Amino acid sequence: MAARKPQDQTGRTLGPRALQTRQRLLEATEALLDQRSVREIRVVEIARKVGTSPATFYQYFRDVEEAILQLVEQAAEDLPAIVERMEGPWQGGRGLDTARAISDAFVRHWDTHGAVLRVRNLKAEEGDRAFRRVRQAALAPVVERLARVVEEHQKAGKVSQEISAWAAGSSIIAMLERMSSYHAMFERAGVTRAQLVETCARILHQTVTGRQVA
Amino acid sequence: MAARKPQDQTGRTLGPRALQTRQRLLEATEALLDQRSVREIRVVEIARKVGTSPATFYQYFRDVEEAILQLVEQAAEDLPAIVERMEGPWQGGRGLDTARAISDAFVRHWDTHGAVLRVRNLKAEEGDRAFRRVRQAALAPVVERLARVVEEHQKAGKVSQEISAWAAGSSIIAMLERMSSYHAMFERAGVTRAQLVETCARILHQTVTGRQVA
DNA sequence: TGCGAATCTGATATAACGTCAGATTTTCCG
DNA sequence: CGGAAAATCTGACGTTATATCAGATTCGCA
Repeated sequence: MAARKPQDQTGRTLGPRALQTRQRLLEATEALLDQRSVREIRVVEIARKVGTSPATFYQYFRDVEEAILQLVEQAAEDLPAIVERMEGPWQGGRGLDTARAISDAFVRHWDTHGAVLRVRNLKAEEGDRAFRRVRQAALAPVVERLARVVEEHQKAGKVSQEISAWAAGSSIIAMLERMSSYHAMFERAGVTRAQLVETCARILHQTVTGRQVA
Repeated sequence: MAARKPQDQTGRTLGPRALQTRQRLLEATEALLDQRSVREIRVVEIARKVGTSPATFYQYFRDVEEAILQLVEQAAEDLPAIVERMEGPWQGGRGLDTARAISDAFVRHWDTHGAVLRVRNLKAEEGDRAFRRVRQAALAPVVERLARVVEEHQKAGKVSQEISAWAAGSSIIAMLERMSSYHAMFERAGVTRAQLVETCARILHQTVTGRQVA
């Protein structure tokens, strides 16, 4: 469980100078990802931005995807904070607050790491094993937590037995992720971020508890 | 509104031979997109697959994205069929059937055009104008139809006024799209396609009507 | 048949990839 | 402090892809 130490391509662990270079390369990659399509990311350009040569990049990463994979892992470090919010209560009006906290946390997570998460999901959908694994690792706790809430409400007869708790959890996460990545587009269409968070929170709440709040 | 006739890069409209070549290039692009990451699509390879030269490709498309954009437009031609299903009734048990039809239609649409739609959404999220436009054109009728159903149920007091009808429609579509693109992954985790469709249908139904069906 | 239009492609300049041998910088021991 | 060894970086290069254009090829039809 200890964070693996970064290595170079020949497997040697890195000293402080190397670590710094590597981190700079990662930051440059993320910055470029914010302004260019993932299809246009060039190793040369990443290197240029750091003031180093392409050969240096290849010392630390097999290719651009590997660098992005590292960024995805760094982004995943914020997630425990989101999972914590999910431990809130689900009864009555409090449940809606819990749902709002989750919805808001997702939007914020995507505001910070959107470009990187977008590539994570792309590669995962394209079937890339490594990206699937990190996506799975990041979201499974969230999905499972939601699924458990659904199951509890199913036992209490509040939610239909025809629903698969796990599929429901996944669906909600799917919705939150995509809406988070789209919310900038909505603002242009006159839907504020707050409305979006509120709407998603209510769908989430209603789905997992079966209850509607006026 | 008439389908614009395909042109080559100098604006000339195409004869039958050219049209066939162009279509072959598009098909090769789609086939390649099914097996390689979008980051790895190469014009040379598309050309090779058709048994022609890269120069021919550039006669018809500015670059790979333009070819994909054409594929996206072709894929969008199936959509009216989905929109039709949404005209079904929303009262009582019938509502759930309508929801199921929509959910199922989405999954089928993605089964057929997944690779292309994935790129459409990627480029749209990356901010590409053209891809945003076609995505918008394809999904707006669906979103608007759902939003109208939500509004009707809000007027009848069944759905909370705190929800933004348009955001709700978008959220549901977001969920359906992503779940459709993921369903293969779920099957590995023991959730069948049928369960997925049913679960999404119920979330959709409950969200737009405020009602739950046992 | 042969001409003009339509279509295709070889050749090429430009640019990125990815590797490796060797240069440069840092560390640290005597 | 001096200098060798370890760590880190990079110039140079063979390979592959992009994107363009002039000219070759193919087609329809008078």
